[in-house]
Amino acid sequence: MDLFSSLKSDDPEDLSEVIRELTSLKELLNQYAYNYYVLDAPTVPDAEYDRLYKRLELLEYEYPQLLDPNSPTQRVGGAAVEAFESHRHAVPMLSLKTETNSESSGAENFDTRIRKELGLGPNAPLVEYIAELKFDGLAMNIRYEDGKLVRATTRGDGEFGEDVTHNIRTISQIPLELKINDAKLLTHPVIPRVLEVRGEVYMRLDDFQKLNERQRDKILKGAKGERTFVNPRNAAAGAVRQLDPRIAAERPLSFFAYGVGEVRWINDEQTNPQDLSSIFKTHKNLLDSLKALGFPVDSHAELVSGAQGLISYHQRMGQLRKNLPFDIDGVVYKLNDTTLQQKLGFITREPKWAVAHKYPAQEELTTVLGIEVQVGRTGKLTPVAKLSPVFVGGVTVTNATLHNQDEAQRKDVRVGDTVIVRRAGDVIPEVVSVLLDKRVGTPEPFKMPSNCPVCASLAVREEGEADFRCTGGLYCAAQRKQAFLHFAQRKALNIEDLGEKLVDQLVDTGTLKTLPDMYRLGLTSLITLERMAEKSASNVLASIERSKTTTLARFLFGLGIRHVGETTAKDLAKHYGSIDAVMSAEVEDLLSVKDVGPVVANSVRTFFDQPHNVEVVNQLRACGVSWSESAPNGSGSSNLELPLAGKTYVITGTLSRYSREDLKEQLESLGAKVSSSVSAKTTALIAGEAAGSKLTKAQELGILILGEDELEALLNFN
DNA sequence: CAGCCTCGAGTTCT
DNA sequence: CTCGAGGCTG
Repeated sequence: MDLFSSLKSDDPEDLSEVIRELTSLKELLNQYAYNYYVLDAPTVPDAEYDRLYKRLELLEYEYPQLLDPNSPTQRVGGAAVEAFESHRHAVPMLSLKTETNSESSGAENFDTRIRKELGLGPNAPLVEYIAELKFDGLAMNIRYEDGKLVRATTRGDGEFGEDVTHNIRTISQIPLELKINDAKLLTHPVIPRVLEVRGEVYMRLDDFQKLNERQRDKILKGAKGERTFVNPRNAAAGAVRQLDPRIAAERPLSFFAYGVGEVRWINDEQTNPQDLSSIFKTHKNLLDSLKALGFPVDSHAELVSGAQGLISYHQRMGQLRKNLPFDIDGVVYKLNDTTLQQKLGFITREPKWAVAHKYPAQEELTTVLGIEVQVGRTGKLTPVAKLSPVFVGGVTVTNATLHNQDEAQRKDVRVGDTVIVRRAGDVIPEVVSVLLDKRVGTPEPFKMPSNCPVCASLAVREEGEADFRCTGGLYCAAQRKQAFLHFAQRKALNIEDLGEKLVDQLVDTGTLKTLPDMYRLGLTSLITLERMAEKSASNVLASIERSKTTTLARFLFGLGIRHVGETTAKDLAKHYGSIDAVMSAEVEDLLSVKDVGPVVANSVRTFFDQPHNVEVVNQLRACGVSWSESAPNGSGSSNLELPLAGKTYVITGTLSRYSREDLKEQLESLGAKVSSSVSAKTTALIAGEAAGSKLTKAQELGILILGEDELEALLNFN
């Protein structure tokens, strides 16, 4: 069985299943270890022991609430860590059924089930729910008797938990004594005889970061037994399970209350502990009461109606997720009316009136199958970790860049390692860290090869540079391929239909050697290739033909001169007006171009000092590549009278009514500058759907943010 | 010379 | 989108 893929995806909250597996793993491992260490008579191969051990570690990582201090993984030098006192919950701490179905169906399933259970027909009114965030921390039961905190217990297996009162007392957000802050919010405006508050202990992201910085400092200073934490949840779990409350106190934890266990508001009441309807009419009442008694209640909890309300909440919080100061792994839907809750009751250990609707995990464990080295257009060698496929952040990830040798060595990723993978920012997978204690044996540390893996030319690292580069230049097939793809890309000559697969074949067969070869391609040479019949071949030729009419800026960019990107190419084109002027410009002259310094100037001059590059330009022109050349515009600025002159815009997110390129052109034609990063100089940020870090930054800097409607007004007005 | 503002380059998956 | 580094500005 595959050790790493089966988790989570199936039924993440079916804890009983997990507990069964944990128990049997622990029993087996203890038995094997006894045979091995005590009897000196191993009964299974080491590999089998390792396999079971890894599986146990993985489960414990995924379900830290089930971590048993007596687990074989917790032994330090053979002795088990001292246990916490176990306590039976007065009212079992239930788990929630989990919907992982994306988008709307999870919410719809739940609403449909509820309506059916309640016997509501299609014409009955919408059902009222409370939707809350599902915090990624540890569930806790905190018991108050006559208003005083007497015990705090972890969820454990739902029936028995561990007494961690000494640590919970150090969390300042949790009152040691109940106080009535706002009697109006209370259904019973007195201090209850018994109240068990349930909620989540978690660590805020900023606190988590600070903690890890402190831990790193300690380790650097040589402190023994200190470690950094892989994520806030594990850090919180570690803090809660500290034996020494002084250490727990240094680990800043936070708390949100969202439910109750045993409640006896008045001394003599012996109400059914699982029927709260006599005390709280609705779940909203319950939350308000907790707030009134001094507990932090998350402000994102909302009263919503029907499936649509749930769906909208799920979507809105999904957007908000990355900007929250803490981790969530989903949202929770609860039937608001407690009488109806009571009517629905429970199925085994799950309430039928509530469900968790998860988002795809942002972090997962997987193993490194290998480390490959890729060669980029400029010859840069990039190590890439090949991963055992893992579903994270909504997609299946198989590759993650390690950027360069230093980065790969700093993270110390090695073949066979178990690593944590995250989809950082919005898209790009990243190896967060290696779980060192899961490393098997001693695999070789990663080292950059001394020769290019594609063309075997020497790979060198320039003084003071982070990157190794293949010295093969265009002799190197990898660089040649990238050069063609760069030339053909949309922002350059825009040759549609000329993709990676095609270029691969054309370069490998030797059909494409230099850029002008593209304009000498014939139908016959194309049809011989794989997956290329007459129809597609003529499409390709038509695209190539179309690309011949272009602009100087696109052409310059397409040549792929180092340090000359889209913007610099535009600047050069504008300044010189013709390709001949650019080609013959001396370094001192190039320096007078806006935003061109010594590095860029030298790069341009050196490029055109190579006779073969001049030859390429001439041949391309001879092949019919053309653009309208304009008079040089040495000084640059001239459009001061344009309406948006001097303004700088940044575009982010997905726009529904414009393509980004079109919008950029429109704005530029009005005299504005469109930049890629937000700074104090930015006039306004144009934000579409799902805007990410740029929106956050603009908000921090207090920069004007325009939606699509406001943008429209701006464009029409001018 | 430091610090800010940009640009260039590389990267992943559907 | 992010990182690193080139170029400009105070």
